[in-house]
Amino acid sequence: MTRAATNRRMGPVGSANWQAMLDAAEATLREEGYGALTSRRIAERVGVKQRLVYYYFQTMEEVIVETWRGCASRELDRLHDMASRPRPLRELWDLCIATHDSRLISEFMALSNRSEGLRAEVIAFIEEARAIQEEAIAAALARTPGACDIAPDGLALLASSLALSVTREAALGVDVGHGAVLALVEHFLAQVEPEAPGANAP
Amino acid sequence: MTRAATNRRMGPVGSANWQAMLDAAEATLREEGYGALTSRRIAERVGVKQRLVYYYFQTMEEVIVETWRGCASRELDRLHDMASRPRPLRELWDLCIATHDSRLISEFMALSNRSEGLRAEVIAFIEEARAIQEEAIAAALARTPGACDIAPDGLALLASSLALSVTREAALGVDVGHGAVLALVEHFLAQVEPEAPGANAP
DNA sequence: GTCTATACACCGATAGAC
DNA sequence: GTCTATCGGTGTATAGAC
Repeated sequence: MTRAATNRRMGPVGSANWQAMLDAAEATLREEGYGALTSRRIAERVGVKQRLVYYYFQTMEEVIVETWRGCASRELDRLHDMASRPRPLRELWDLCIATHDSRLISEFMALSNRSEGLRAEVIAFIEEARAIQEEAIAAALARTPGACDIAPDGLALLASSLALSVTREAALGVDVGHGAVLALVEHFLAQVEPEAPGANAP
Repeated sequence: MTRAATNRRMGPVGSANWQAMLDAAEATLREEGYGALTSRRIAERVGVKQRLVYYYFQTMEEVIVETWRGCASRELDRLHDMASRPRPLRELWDLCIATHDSRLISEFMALSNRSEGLRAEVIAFIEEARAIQEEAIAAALARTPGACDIAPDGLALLASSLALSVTREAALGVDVGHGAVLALVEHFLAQVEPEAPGANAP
């Protein structure tokens, strides 16, 4: 977490260049894959020389972890925001199905196989995200008793898993079973979050 | 599909060395990630010189696609095998939950973002695998009417999605919701494939 | 803060000998 | 079939000047 390993002189965390480099890293990851995520590429995108990347970051590993942190905290903010709206489950589902950049996610997944630091951050994110969803689901189910007999944590996993697979496959161009699954989710949402918020029997 | 692009002299497809190189590629991918999947690494594992890799394969892309093909056809064989057993749904589920090497899969997923050739093969595999599962599910549901009102293709997607997420998260060390979801699957399987095969009301 | 310059390793792919 | 040798390029990371 803290920074100390090299004797090298280091630039300030959070500065404009620091952030620009993380943005460049994210774009590279999204557009070119993790094989192309190099200090030279980042410098090129930002418009500076390669050396500067190592002024702001100790290693490429640090770049990767910080890039993930940026994406993850952005996503957690969105999740919190959606969870506080009138029909949180629908909002959360729409968020997951719409915002999931499945390419980017799969790059991070592969990276996390090899980076201990990233793996720890990914685990923390999953648990935090899942907790937000679980809480929203539990509240919604309490409002409509008997709607579903699956435990909220299972339902959260189910939804996350489906959203990930559906977006991933859609990006590939596969859609076997998507209609049926989306209809199923729609059916559940209609039951547990009917049109007029609060009115469970319209 | 056919081979022609370089003037270089090429070795026979399917020979012992050819296969050994694909095995080495798979092992590298699994153990070190796609960043380490290089011709030199493969040669080292097989115990030959780097040049020989380019005698058997035109490009690294070809190595990647062939490696995938090997894994995919192995998996399809297993799926076919399971689908022909007494309780196919349980066998298929157990296969997916046990055999899924989530690390390897995530490497291939990331690779497929950048390789057109691999992407096409991945799509073909998903569709073929899903068809096997769908057929088995449809047959099982026909045997136990009223057990489930989700369409077989949706159920196949649901199961694939869950198996992937559960194995992936388990590999990371996360298990939120896994108990609930596994219980749900177990409940469904008990209903649709009771202990004594063929006896639907024990 | 940003640069030039540089060490050193590894990459894909090829030519051509044996 | 398998090898030595090699090209041109890219990678991480550092030293030290301005």
